[in-house]
Amino acid sequence: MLGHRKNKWTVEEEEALLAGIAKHGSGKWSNIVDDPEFAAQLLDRTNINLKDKWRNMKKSRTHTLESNSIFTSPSKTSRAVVSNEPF
Amino acid sequence: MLGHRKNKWTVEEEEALLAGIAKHGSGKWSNIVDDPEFAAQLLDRTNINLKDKWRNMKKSRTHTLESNSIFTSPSKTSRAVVSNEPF
DNA sequence: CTCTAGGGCTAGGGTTAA
DNA sequence: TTTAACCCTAGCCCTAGA
Repeated sequence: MLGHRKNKWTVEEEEALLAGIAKHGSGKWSNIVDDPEFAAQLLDRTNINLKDKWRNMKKSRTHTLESNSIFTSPSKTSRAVVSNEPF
Repeated sequence: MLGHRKNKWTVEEEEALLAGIAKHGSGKWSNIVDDPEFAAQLLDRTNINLKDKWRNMKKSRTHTLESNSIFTSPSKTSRAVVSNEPF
């Protein structure tokens, strides 16, 4: 679609991204977009979109979500997937 | 400088901007300002300045430049980049 | 070839100078 | 008050390197 240049993120998309990072780890953008668990919410997003959005979320997280565990570790709660994340 | 004074656009600058859009396409602001062909006229302008000026020109073009071809096409001199213009 | 990291750039809402 | 000019920045693009 050439109509809209800027596609603002919805809360549903943001939540899917956070859940995807929690499951696969930060930096595993293609794994997240391809995961059937998040496909519905991230249908209009590319792996690059996810990377860029995460960069923005990290930049402003001190103003909004101060201490969310998701922001500091990849998978502590869900089943072990990624060994370690530099994020 | 006392604060930030406004730098009003001259007709020469406006013409250079229109020529730049005709050559590179609307949205290629950095390409236009960096183009040696327009550097002399746009020396005091940034890519953002060009974008903002074009927005203002479009807003009031019905009152001034009714049907100028420049307002409707980018041109294909450079490699296929801008497929169409939402303008 | 695909993918990510990070710098570069634009789009559009918001702000300011006059 | 209105608005051209300018600012802010989320979102998107480009591309080297893995």
